[in-house]
Amino acid sequence: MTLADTAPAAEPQISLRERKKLATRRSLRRHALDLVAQRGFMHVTVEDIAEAADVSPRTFFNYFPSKEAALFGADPERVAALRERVLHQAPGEPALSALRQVLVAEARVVTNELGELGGDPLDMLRRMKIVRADPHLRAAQSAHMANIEGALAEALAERLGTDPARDPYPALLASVATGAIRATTVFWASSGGAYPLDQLTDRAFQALADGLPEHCSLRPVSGTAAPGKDEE
Amino acid sequence: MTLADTAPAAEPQISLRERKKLATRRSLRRHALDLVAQRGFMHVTVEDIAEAADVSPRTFFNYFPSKEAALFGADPERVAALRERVLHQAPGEPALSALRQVLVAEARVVTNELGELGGDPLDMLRRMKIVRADPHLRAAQSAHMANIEGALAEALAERLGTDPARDPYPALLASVATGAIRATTVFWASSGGAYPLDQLTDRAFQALADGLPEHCSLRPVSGTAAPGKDEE
DNA sequence: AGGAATTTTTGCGCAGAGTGTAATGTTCAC
DNA sequence: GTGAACATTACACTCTGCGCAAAAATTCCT
Repeated sequence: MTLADTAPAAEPQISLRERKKLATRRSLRRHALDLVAQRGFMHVTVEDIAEAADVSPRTFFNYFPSKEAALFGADPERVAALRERVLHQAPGEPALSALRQVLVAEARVVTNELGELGGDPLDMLRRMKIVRADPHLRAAQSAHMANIEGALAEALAERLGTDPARDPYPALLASVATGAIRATTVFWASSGGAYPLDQLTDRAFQALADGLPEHCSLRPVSGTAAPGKDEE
Repeated sequence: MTLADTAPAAEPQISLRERKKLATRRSLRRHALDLVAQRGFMHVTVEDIAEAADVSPRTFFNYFPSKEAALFGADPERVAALRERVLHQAPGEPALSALRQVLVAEARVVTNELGELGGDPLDMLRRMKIVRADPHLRAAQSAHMANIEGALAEALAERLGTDPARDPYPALLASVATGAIRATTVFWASSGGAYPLDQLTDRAFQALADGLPEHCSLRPVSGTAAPGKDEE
């Protein structure tokens, strides 16, 4: 029951074992998100999450290296994929432009995955909103993005053919880009998904390319774009 | 001995109690930095640091809320000061410009404080270099800067008179700025202080204002600027 | 289907981070 | 000097996170 409710239906090409693993992973994530949204990060123990997902506490750590990791994507192999894409996207164009394209695309993927995770996207966003408000978790998210930042910096240095020890530009670009992503994600979550994440990301990078002018339109067309939650 | 070697000499206006507190704080910091530079963050326990500084492990946590906090500035009241300065610096100018001025000034202060901390600035920078290389610590630094980022975002929103819930610009600016600071600091440390931190910061913000062009000169005059504190 | 091989889960123990509390020293103010 | 105020310490406790080996589940082979 605890597992079955998250397993979609049938994916015949994947073994039963794989399906179960995926199901427990999702179950853990979902219950973690749920409990933290209810009580706050500090008042939820790993034991609570494990109990809610109906597995042993030890199993939790077989899936996630830390309590925070269950809340964020914390994806291991995706970082490498990101690295590759940054290297090869739009070969002729400037690095900032390539970065923009890759990260906007990534924003779409993240949005979709969120939809897959839980039943109601609205509920999920509501939880995200609460989660992101916790200062401790904002710090944890920043820490999580430090990994991504490192990979981006590497990829950019390779793309630009410069030595990171001598040229701070790749690292600067990576840090600034992850900063933009962070701000965008937080805004997106705290707005309850009123604006599509990919468009917000695109606007942010537009602002970067324009030198962060004081009066720039960062929000996409204010239409009924998304869940219709927060109206404006 | 453990305390005496860090207490400068005489600051008569401060009570003995205050002097001792400051001395143990510095002692803890220094030994923490030292041990971590030697063995790596993971292989140093709080007990080790406390023992090296000749205090009880419990006392360590009276000074720092976490092991990481002993390595970074982790300053409590400075954030508030930063917030105020961002609010009132250069009233007429754009926010990015004010931010730049405040953070470049802050870079100078940080550089000076590092000099005050330990005996040999060269040794200190060597330690910083090692410390910053640890992935875990890079993550911790990012987490630490999340606090600053929040304060900056608040200050910027107030300065610009916009509602952070509706306008992502202040948060974006704050995230991007802290990103730039992070990249700059890391580069500065890993270069062993070859370039003055304040000038690196200034160049980074120049690049931001210029829209992060591909070929911008981020490094200051490549003279013999090296470790000799910061001459201009 | 039956049994072996593999993988996953789990229980147990352990080291380390971080906190509350109460007792013990140390400094300050009078 | 004496007591108040403050800092340090010991002790006990919870929680995170991991290594290890037994147990349970799943897959594969015949």
